[in-house]
Amino acid sequence: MILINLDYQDRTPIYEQIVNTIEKYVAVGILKPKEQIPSIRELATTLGINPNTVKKAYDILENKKVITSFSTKGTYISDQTDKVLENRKKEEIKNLKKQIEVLKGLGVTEQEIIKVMQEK
Amino acid sequence: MILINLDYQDRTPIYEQIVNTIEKYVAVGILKPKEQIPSIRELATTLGINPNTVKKAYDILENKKVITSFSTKGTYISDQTDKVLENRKKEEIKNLKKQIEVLKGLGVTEQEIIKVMQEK
DNA sequence: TCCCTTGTACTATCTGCAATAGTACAATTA
DNA sequence: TAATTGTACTATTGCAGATAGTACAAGGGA
Repeated sequence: MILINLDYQDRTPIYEQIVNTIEKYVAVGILKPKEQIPSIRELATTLGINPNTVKKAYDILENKKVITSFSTKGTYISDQTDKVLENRKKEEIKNLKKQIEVLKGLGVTEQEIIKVMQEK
Repeated sequence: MILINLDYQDRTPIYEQIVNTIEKYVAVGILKPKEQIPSIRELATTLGINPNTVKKAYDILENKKVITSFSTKGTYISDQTDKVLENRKKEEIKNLKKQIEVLKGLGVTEQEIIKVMQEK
């Protein structure tokens, strides 16, 4: 059973939150290759949203090769998820670098940044 | 002359991009206390957008005590901007934390993150 | 005095995107 | 046979951002 937490305060659209969550779960290993995930209708019911919204999320995930859908069979995590993860990591690390540049631009030192990072 | 670069690909609304840019300029010192900034109509024309959008941005900035507006006189950077810088830093550090959470969610270790940070 | 610019304050409208609603079809499975 | 699956539409709703237009009061300069 997948646990997806929707944040309606977030500006990120629901379908994108679903994409992010599933990608994340694949990354951490909560969802494993070839594993079946809920049907569009089922997940929609669980989340209390419209099936079309889930469909949109699944379409994007399929496009990213994170999942594969089979008519009448259901939807499954891809058997090859390594490269997908690598790309995603690279993207996010790029974002991290951007954010660090912003902070340095504001005069925040590297030590401060590291400190922030470790205090969690 | 303020240089504000609008990114229409960004999901961030225009008025918010204006707020962020001016806050940043104040933080870095490009805009100094008591300095006059463009009138609503002027900035709107420069950016090729609607005056109401600029007004919205200015309202938010005034609310944050970054600027002060005087009827018939114009709009000026506040005389007290130290706190502005502090608030801005806090905001950006919050963003950093978010980004770090994203990376940890993808299974990137703390060491890796620190390494990325120092190699720049 | 007259004209221009300033901020302010409305209302109305447009636009694009997210999300919903509803229906339908073919194929598989229990 | 009945239920479930993904797929594929169209139509509609809802909302926030952005635009358009108008109006007013007040100050400054010529």
